[in-house]
Amino acid sequence: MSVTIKQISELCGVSRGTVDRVLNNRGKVKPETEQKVREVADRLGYTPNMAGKALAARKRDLVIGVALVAKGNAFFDDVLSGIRQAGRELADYGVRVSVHTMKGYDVSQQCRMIREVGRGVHALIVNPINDPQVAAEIDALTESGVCVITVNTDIENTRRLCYVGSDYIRGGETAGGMLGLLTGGKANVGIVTGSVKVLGHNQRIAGFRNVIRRKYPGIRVADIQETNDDDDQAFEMTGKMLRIHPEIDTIFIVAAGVMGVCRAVRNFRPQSNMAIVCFDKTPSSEQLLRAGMVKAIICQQPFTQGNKAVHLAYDYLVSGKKPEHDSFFMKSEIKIEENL
Amino acid sequence: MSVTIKQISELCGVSRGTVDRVLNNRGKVKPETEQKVREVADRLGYTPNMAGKALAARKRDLVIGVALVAKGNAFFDDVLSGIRQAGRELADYGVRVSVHTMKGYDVSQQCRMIREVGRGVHALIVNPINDPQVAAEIDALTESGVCVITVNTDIENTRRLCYVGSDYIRGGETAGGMLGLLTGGKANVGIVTGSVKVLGHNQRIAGFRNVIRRKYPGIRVADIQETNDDDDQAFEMTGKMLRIHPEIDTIFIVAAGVMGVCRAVRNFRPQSNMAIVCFDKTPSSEQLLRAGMVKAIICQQPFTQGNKAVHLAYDYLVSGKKPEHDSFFMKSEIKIEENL
DNA sequence: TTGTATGCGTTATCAA
DNA sequence: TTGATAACGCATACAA
Repeated sequence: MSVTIKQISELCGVSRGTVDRVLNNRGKVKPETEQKVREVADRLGYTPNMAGKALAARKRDLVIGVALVAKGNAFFDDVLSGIRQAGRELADYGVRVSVHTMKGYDVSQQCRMIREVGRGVHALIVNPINDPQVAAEIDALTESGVCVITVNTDIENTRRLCYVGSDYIRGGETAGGMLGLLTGGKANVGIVTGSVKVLGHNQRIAGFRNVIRRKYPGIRVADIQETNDDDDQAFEMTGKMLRIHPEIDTIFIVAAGVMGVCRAVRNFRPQSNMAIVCFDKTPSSEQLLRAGMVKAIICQQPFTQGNKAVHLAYDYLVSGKKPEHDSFFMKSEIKIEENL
Repeated sequence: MSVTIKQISELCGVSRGTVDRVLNNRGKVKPETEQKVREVADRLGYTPNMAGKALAARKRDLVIGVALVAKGNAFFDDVLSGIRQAGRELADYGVRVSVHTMKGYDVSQQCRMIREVGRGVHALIVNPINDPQVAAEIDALTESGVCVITVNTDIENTRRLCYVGSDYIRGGETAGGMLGLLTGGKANVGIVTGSVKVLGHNQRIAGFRNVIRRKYPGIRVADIQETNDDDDQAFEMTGKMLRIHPEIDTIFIVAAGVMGVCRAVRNFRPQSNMAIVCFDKTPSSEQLLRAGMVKAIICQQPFTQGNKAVHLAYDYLVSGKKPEHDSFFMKSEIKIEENL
């Protein structure tokens, strides 16, 4: 059986209250008493019991807030499922999870949301726009004692507790490796990205280039186009690309707009059997995979992202445990029709 | 805030003890009292608090036993990691996990192990040989109040609580889909299986055949050989197969013996770039993937298998919660060098 | 600076 | 058949 505060208090000849004050650094303990308590606790290898902590935490009414840019983006449905499930898992352990979502990547709107959700919450989970204003908002929250965890996308130069989400470079490498296998190492690739201003998209392209440079010298990148994650733009830009580059026989879709790209391919290369690889399972990408248009989807464990972020927040709030890593990277999962 | 036994007892004008007796079917309650308590509990939507249960469970010293045929089989290293991690996760919640392993698929030896580990344990996790004697042993244990969960491989016609493990048909389909993509749908496949007597191996082959019949008519199965999961036999049988069937350009490895197969390929087809797909990440399969010999490994979440089995046992012991499903199937994960 | 008492929700024991 | 009480481990308000 493991060691309890009560045992320590008895061995030291002090009360449980005193042991608690020492082990939780609440002060107001005579140095020599503290010394003694610490020594005994270390010697017995004391670790606090989570069930006891959880039960006691109920009286504090802890709240974990979630503020996600997620509306109108099917990818986040699974992230939210993971968050909600974690809320259910932890409901009995002294915390409540309060979920808020918004639409569109607008800096001042996100700042407002962080401020509003952050008030009256002990931890905040957010997918931040990588912007100094947002960073300032996060630091202000941290300053006021609210712990902040970033999910899906990270932000630089802040005091957020940790990041939980995709390893974008790894994802790009996986896409590159998969396209290498699909094409036998000979291909002319058209890359369709979301925006050259989004770090994650660029990292995916960098990872992709790494792999084809090292392993598949027979693969050439013929062109890169931007879609701004919009299906109509994706249709237009892909069409243009295919007209200009008749040699393109392979498409690497870095971000959203998958349906638009595939419509363009169907229009301008009706008989071809192009190798197309994209990211993230959504109803539309799934349908295109089943139709044989898309050959593989690279996924990033959206459910796990959400679930893990909440659990890390919980551990920090209830046990004071800092996460073991600064960043928790999800696996790059390869989905084909058979293992969808 | 959620409903507690105390609240129910106050509303009913009885003691908490009585409410506990009703809700946990301990008997010794007057029918009309029981009636009333149940009615109130239902109306308020009572759900027991897990943290409270966990704390109280400490006094019972619950033990979850694990009896795995795992020695000398690298695949089970990750399963055991998942089990041990679950043990650590649950250590604070009133259960202990006791792990035992053995080597070799011998029925009477496994029966003995189940009997021995089963004594003095409240739940047992086991990867059973699909044999009537083992089934009898499992049912005897169930009869004596020990709940049994099968992991990795299931057994028919028993009263085990549930199964956690691979969906072998799905795994075979994934391998088929992957080989279809790798070969462009034209290939002569040599299948190297473990044993035609092992259900899981046959199911993988069935899944594989399903997919190539439906989606890849250009893929032919040239031959099937057995290795008994032994590298030396794998080397020998693969060599024989390659000599007899010079048209083979693709190999589907169903079970262990991956290293033996690849040695044979290197020997008898030194210059070829065969498409080889196998199952389960082990140090040797991983090395062969990195060397470019193996093109893809199909995995079955070994860590999650072990972890989940323990958690299901815990939920059953502490909360009396029967699992939601009869079988929990793992995902078929496709691993290539880039997302290993 | 330290100790005591109480509560978190559930369960086991003992007395009535 | 029922109720009262203590215990599980931790946290905290309050008393000393």
